[in-house]
Amino acid sequence: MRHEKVDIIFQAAVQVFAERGFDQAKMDEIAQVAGVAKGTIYYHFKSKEDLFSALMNEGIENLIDYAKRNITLYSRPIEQLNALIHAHIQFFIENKKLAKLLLAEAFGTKERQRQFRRQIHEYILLIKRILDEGVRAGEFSMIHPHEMASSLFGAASIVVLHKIYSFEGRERKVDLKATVMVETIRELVFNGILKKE
Amino acid sequence: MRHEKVDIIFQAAVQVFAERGFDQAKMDEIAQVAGVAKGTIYYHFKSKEDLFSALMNEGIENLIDYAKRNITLYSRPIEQLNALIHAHIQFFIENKKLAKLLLAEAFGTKERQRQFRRQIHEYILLIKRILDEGVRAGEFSMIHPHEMASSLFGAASIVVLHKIYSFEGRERKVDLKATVMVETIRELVFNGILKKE
Amino acid sequence: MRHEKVDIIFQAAVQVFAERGFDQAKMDEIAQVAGVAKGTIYYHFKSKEDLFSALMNEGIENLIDYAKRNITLYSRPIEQLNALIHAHIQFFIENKKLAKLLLAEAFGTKERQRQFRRQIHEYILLIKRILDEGVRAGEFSMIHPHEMASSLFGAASIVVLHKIYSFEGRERKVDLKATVMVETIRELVFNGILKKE
Amino acid sequence: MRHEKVDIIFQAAVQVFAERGFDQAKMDEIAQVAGVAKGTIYYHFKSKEDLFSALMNEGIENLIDYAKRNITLYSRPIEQLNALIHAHIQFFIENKKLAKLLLAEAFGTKERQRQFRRQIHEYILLIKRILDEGVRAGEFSMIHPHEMASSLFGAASIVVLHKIYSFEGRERKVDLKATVMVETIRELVFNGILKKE
DNA sequence: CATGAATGAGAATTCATTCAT
DNA sequence: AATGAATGAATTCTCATTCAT
Repeated sequence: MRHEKVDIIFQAAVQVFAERGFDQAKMDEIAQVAGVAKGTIYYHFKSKEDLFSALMNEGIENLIDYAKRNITLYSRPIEQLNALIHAHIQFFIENKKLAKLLLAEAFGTKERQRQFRRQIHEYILLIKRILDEGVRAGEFSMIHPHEMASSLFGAASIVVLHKIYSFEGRERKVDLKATVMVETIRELVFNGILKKE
Repeated sequence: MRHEKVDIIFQAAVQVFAERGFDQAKMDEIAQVAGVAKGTIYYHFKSKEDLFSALMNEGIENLIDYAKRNITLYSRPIEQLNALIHAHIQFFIENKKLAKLLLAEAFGTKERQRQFRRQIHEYILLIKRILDEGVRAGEFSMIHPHEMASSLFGAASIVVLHKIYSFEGRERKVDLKATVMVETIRELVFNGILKKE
Repeated sequence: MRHEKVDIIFQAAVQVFAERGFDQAKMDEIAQVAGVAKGTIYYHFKSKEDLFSALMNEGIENLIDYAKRNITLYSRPIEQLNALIHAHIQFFIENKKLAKLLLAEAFGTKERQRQFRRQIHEYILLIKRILDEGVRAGEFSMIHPHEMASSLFGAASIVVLHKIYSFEGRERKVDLKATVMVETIRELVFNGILKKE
Repeated sequence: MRHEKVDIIFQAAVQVFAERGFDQAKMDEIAQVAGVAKGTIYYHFKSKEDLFSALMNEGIENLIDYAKRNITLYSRPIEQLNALIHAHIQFFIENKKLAKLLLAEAFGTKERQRQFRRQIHEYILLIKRILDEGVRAGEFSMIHPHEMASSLFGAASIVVLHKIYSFEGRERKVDLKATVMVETIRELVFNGILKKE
């Protein structure tokens, strides 16, 4: 069981980082939101970078775990990909703040950002493995599996992000539903958009 | 004709902002790269935000113009979408720095970021209009055109970004080719990945 | 008998203070080196200042005691001064860390530093008393005994310090020998440097 | 001609550093004493260390220059040493603050402190060269010229420092006279303290 | 006696912006 | 038009000290 204060700080940090981005997030605000003294954060985390990295690592790991857990329920690649699409979108909806951070902070040349990309790359490889397996099993067909994997990641991620932001600022907190987006990605992936007669 | 110095500053600013991101970019460095005094930047631009916004607006407008120019060469939606996919990927490859900024700075709650998203939204609507037209013309078929449009935007954007970063740090400057990525997105969009017997 | 923990803390404190100086020494490091919890130090010492003062007081007292012990073995002032020179240099060599602290922390306007200077002054008076006695006994001759005493203190202290630092950083721990330095100070004090024909 | 503000900052820095020592000196106070904004100091100096080093380098160089200027007025080693003793003491009296800093900050393992010691070492070599020359010319006689040189440096430095501090805190600003101290060091160096019949 | 998590008052440093020249 | 020295508000991080267990 992690120390109680660490959890409180984590919660506050996710919120503030997601609201402001890494650079605009102030340790003062995180401390205030967490209801602890600033020094307490530094007692548990070496630096702002350290806190942020811990946060993101845990977030991406959760995403990967969640995806894996859903994939392993099925054996056929087509079902696995189906499950992954749903898991991905569901996770982004349930972790809107992390989703924002993931895309907003994945670019740049800082070591921490390289580390995120390494983890995201790992996730994309997870997708690619399903695609490869599907090709081997004669279920899928594609010219460039690796590019296809990152395209899927992009499609499923941006469709949620775009929706999150288009609903932002609305008075009533809208309860984002996965259905429409899951349908769209599945249709795209399994069918394409060309009309079949 | 824009003032000569303004162009020099623009060039320097794109480079520095792309390398560092908005917050980590220093006006000092931009001035140094541009070879002008810091005061000169402030003579031409009200503030850092102002410079950055001018930059991004121009960038996104260029993207939209480029896409439109390519689309209007064709009349059938399927050809138009084909052209857009190529234009999008080609533009991102030729404007790597802008591409990074586009995704890295599109998220956040600052007014400037809202402005970017508005422009990106406009671009996505451009895609959606092609999709709608295709549906109307009986060429395309899809349940949620708007979500499909943002998915396409995401797929085509992230596949390039992911490739840019995976080649980063390599010894030899790799000359990114559009072909593989264009093929992938077209295959995804027009065919899906299911094997047809 | 002093409490065991107090001794452990003392040892650690000498080391850390000597390595870093008062301001740069961290209570955390002292605790770590001592292998006790930080709170334990505060259980035994009121404050960092308190710990440091206790340390230095004991150190200077040891120096004075050691000098006195050596002096009282002799009755003639010339022999006593001889003994003091050797004792001083020997003590500094054997207590390099204290020697550094003594000179580095003797200056400044803090109360603790005034206290050190008072003790050093006492030590210099010890020297002066030997000189006065020598003059009275017709063995020594000098115009300003007090200034001569502090000069001797300076000569004997700096010659050792300078040697300690010139050997610092060397690969092999050099075993500093007192002989050369004792010879030098005795020659200076009893003979001066002018060549006698 | 150095920039005016730099000089003002230098003056303020000497004062504050001498009063408080490196670690206790606050950039805030230096800025306030100098009557400039804190940022102005950082516009001219990279860091607190940088400012301090610039200060000390200049100080030690002044000492060395002053000594050299006085030495070169004479040709015989005995006269040169005579001149150096007077110059050293005179300089320390006229630059009390620098004198304090010199001894208080010469010890420690920081790079800056190593740099000071390197410069002080150079000064001691200046003394040694006079001693060597004197030996060669048949005027001086000593077993260990290098140790003798650092002993002289110590004697002449500490006698002044000790006097400075013994007068500190007095109501009336005492005007320290060099005579007594110069006499003492000369007597020590040229004669020793043994009574000649 | 001993502990170590928590604190919060500072301190160094940064950097967008201004403005006199 | 252009400059660059000067500014000071803002921010990260440090660390001696406290205190509940």
